[in-house]
Amino acid sequence: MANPDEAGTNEAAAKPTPVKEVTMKEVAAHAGVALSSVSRVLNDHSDVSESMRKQVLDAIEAVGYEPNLLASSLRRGSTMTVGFIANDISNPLFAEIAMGAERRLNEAGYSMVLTNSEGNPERDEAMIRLLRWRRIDGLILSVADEEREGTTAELAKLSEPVVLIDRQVRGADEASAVLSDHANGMRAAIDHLLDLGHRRVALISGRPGLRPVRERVSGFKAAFRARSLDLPEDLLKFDSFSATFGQRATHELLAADDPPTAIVAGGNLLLIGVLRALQAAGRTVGADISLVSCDDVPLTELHSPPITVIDRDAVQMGEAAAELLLRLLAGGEGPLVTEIPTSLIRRASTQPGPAG
Amino acid sequence: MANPDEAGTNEAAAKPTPVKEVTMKEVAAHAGVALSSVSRVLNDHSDVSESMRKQVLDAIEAVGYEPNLLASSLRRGSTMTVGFIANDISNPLFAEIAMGAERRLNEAGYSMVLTNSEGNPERDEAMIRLLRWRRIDGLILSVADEEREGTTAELAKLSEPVVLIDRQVRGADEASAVLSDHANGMRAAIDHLLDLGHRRVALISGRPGLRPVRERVSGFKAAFRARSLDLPEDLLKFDSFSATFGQRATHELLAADDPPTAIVAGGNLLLIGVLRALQAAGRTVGADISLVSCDDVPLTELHSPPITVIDRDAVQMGEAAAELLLRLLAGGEGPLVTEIPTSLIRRASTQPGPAG
DNA sequence: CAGCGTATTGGCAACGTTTCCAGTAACACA
DNA sequence: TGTGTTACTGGAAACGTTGCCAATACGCTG
Repeated sequence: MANPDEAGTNEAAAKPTPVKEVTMKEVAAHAGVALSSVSRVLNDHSDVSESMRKQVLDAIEAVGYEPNLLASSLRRGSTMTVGFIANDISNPLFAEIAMGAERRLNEAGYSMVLTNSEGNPERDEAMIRLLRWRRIDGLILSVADEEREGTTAELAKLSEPVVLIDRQVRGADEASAVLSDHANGMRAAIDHLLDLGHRRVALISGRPGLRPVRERVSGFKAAFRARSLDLPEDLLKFDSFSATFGQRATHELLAADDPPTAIVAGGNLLLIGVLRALQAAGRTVGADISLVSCDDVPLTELHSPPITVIDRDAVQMGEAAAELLLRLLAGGEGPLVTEIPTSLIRRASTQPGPAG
Repeated sequence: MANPDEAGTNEAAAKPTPVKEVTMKEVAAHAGVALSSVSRVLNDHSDVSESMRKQVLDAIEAVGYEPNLLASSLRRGSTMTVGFIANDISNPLFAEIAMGAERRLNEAGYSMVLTNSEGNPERDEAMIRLLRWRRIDGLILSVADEEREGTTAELAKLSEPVVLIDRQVRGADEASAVLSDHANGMRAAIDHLLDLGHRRVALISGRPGLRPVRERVSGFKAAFRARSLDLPEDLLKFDSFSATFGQRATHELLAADDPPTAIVAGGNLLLIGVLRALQAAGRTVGADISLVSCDDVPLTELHSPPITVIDRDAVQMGEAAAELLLRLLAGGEGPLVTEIPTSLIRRASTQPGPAG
């Protein structure tokens, strides 16, 4: 089985593509010069005579030579490739981050290998290992679980620079990262709701194992504490960032004895679930219950009524991550950290509450 | 120089990372066996004695060896890497396609290099060339311009298998592809609108240079022709797939002498623009004007009223593309084509029209 | 005891680059 | 004429694998 070639054994044996690659050797032969001279021309090396340059370039044209970046990487020890591990590429937020990162990396001549951990820490580990074996020059990632031993172990084995996106890995304070300022964003959102007279404010979010959640909770608490109000502990729901959890949590909250008058959804997928549940329960956003979400997506702007959000620039986050990585790749000393601001966009989904 | 270990000798000389990689050679030395034996163990080759296997495995553990996939690729002639060129990763639709493809490829042991042409044909070309130089084993792409000479030329130089996503490249009927059945989807949508009594139906879309547009237009025309109705030529607007064009086109349509009673938006970004324009003009979707969009995104489901869409499974498209590519990589004979069905999801945005 | 298959192992030449080092020619200068 | 310098060029050894081929040892048969 080690030889899948056997398949085609029968006489026909139309070898698929026995075309020998055109290498620098052929170029050298055609130009009548040494291999090393071809290499020098290709790499714009120090001293190459004009005649030599022309000779070689003509030969390259003539034989149709194309560089083999694989061989080049092996020899040079640099692949000009960066890994990107996302939790969920299909989430438009991550897609924007990936886009920003790819754009910047590409400008600098790097390619990006994209993998999706699908929120599975084991896949995180496997992907880090694979990328290391592939000899990537650097890594951008948003680990699925910050506490996971295995992940940090795999990362530790990586001698290339790493930039985390919205994550802080335990014990690795020295890690470079792009962090968004969720705490202040949430603080502003809760202040806004409290100003409107809401007291029973619910928060639906993923688990506090991830930095964004911890930060948001801290902003949430800070807002209540600042006004000496009791935290509505019973209204804090943590599980996954999925639409199904958003729906379930909302359903439960609405059915409770003392339901919330405002809900904060901690992500665009959660929001979908929240809206479904509210719709199913016949509640009107804004009038019956106030709503805030995190991250501005088309839905929040175009919903009726438009939904108040804590916004941040995802593309910029990706660009910033690439930028930091490039600096590290250029020999910069880490750790480098970029903080991305958040801002509250007030819309009609937040209306005066009972005490307002 | 043959012994870079010497390097550290002189006092200062703080070489950044003079850590010599652990190679199979070290493993072999530590285990007291030949290099080739280590290779055989690692590749589960034919005959390797139990004792040898254990010896080598122990040595690998002991010296902390990690394979160098770069060297392996060079030698084997296969990188286990597939390229993916998207027009716009930040578009949730492409993001889902990319996710589907990545998942399937990963299962099969392949990694995916993602690049974004941003709708620029020149970048398409440059990316194809770069990926070719990187010796990818296969390519999945959705070219920005099907007619572009340069792109087809670059593709022709690629001897590895290619799978197109929703594209047909001129003169390359032999190309493998995943195609969605836009024509029938649009046909069903227009039939639906005509059934409701609409006659002035507008279509806002990108340029007919791309297959999805051509297919949709053909479905659109077919529906009118089937009822011997005249095509509302003045209501067909083609430009880009952007939100700004959606907004502009809608604005113009509404301001015309004989405005449409129904609008079909040819994509999720266009829809955003359409909704903005309708909102700005104070028109209520459903009551004042019927609306159909392409591709089911959270916005269409949760809008008030929910928006009728021509749906297709984007993740499935990505998976199908990967599947075809894997078949080709396994030596399958092309061209392979998978058609992805579309279906009309009727929602409250389509209401009886003037003649209904 | 010679001969021979079987099972396993070692040696070595690739894969396509880059880069160090040494060599050459031309030229100026003494 | 000899010497040194400059400006290039060629040769060959890496980079870390894989896979072919030959070599070895062993156990058995004739």
